[in-house]
Amino acid sequence: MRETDFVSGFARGLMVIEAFGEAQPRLSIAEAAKITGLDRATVRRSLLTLSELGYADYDGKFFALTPKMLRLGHAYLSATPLPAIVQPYLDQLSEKAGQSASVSVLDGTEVVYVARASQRRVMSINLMPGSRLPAYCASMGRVLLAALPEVEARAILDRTELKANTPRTKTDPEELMEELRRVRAQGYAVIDQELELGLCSIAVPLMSTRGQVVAALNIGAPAAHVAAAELAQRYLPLLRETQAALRPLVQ
Amino acid sequence: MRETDFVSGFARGLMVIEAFGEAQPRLSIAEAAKITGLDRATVRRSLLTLSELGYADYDGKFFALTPKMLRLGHAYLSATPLPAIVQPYLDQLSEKAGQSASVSVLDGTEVVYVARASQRRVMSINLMPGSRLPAYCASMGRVLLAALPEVEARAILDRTELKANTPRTKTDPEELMEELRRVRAQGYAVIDQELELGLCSIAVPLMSTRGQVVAALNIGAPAAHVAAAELAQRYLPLLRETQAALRPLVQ
DNA sequence: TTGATTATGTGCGATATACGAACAAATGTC
DNA sequence: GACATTTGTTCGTATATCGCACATAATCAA
Repeated sequence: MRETDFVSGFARGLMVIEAFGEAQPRLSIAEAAKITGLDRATVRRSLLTLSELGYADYDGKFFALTPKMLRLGHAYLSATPLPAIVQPYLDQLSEKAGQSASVSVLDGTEVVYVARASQRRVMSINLMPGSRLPAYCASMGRVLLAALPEVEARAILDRTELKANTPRTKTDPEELMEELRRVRAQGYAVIDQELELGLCSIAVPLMSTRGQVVAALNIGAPAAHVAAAELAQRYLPLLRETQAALRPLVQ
Repeated sequence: MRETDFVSGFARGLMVIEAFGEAQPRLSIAEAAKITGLDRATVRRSLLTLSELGYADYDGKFFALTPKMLRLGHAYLSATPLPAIVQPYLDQLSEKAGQSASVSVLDGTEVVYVARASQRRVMSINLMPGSRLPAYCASMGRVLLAALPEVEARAILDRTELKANTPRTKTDPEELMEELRRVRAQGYAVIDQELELGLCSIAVPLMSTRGQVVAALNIGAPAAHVAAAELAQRYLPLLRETQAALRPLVQ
């Protein structure tokens, strides 16, 4: 790609959108400039553009994103066949298991939920399509990392902030790489309260007809309800069944 | 706002993103140019920019959005306190009612789901945060339109394509305005299979402490399970309860 | 109030981008 | 295979945008 095939004004605008988030629901021009590292004048133009187009509200001081912003993510969700294909299977799986079931894909160091069928909420965090979790400590993340060539998985771990969310969280890169090998060999990953105390989950990869891993499928359960050691025995047959049913439908 | 405070390259890029959708999951440069009405050279630069930034994949012929695109919608969802606040109440409501419950806001002529607790799927369409339905034939849409000044509600109806999704869909603007008055007076809206045959729903407004309507809350049920006429009797108390509980928490 | 500090708005020269057209490549048609 | 059509790419130039420097406005502490 040539230098001139890149619209930097567009790229800068996208950076400005991503500056908003949980900690920054409302941003002034100067704050957004600080977060993005862009010039204030540039950020101001981007924010005014967003406001003019209805993607943001402006009260003269602060900017806040509007629901119109969801059109952009929705453009992906509705354009991608995967969520629609897996949803009915997810609903069925969730009902049979009596637990929440989800499908996610990898984006950088994080897993992104693209579909979910939830039972009673067990986590403090509310997961929905678009939600993100660090890959290294999530069952679907382990499965997706295990599907990559080792060097790539290692590269992702190296640029992840490996923090211990709970006393059980594995944070040593070597130990994690070893775990990925185990996951690759056995074809599934089990997480025992590494993300949040009281929460276990088990995940398997979803493969395309050509055998490529395109996503991960999991079941999450409260640790009080199901011991991590029992997860495989209890849910692996259901997961395998769903995995097999989806295989010819993906890609 | 001055002319020069608008970054047209950014605005054009956003148009290109929105060109993707259910019917257009993969776009060539020429297709995207046709949909957006922009010059092919311009669209090409935007798409290559998206691809360079990892928001799109490019196989040399077609572009497709990547999961990274969900970061943009997620910037809104995580930046807005509403979804997180309402979710636990929604879960509770959904469980008590044994039906799906949702919260949405208005964006132009459509309602946008910002939170949802789903039970067994009853609709052909899969709703999730970010999903959109035409306001005129959805229960939450009726409630949100009823909360607007009549001229504004009328203006929205006038620029909506009022199509009959089912034989029961109300499509006459006058009749709809009359219905909005009824909704405003009674404080809730009931939809009887106007969006999809076999599906009924009932919605109430969610008000801020200052009495402003900021969102709508609904319960959807299969018509076979609950007759539309029974909806209010059966679910209105639960909805009112949730509405009251949320009122001090919103805004 | 004052003055210090921080945030926002604006004019301008340098640079980047859009447009239309021309060209090249691919695709479809007869 | 030749022709017509569509699509992708490149180029020159008019126009738009960037980032800087400065001007103005808001905020706050003493």
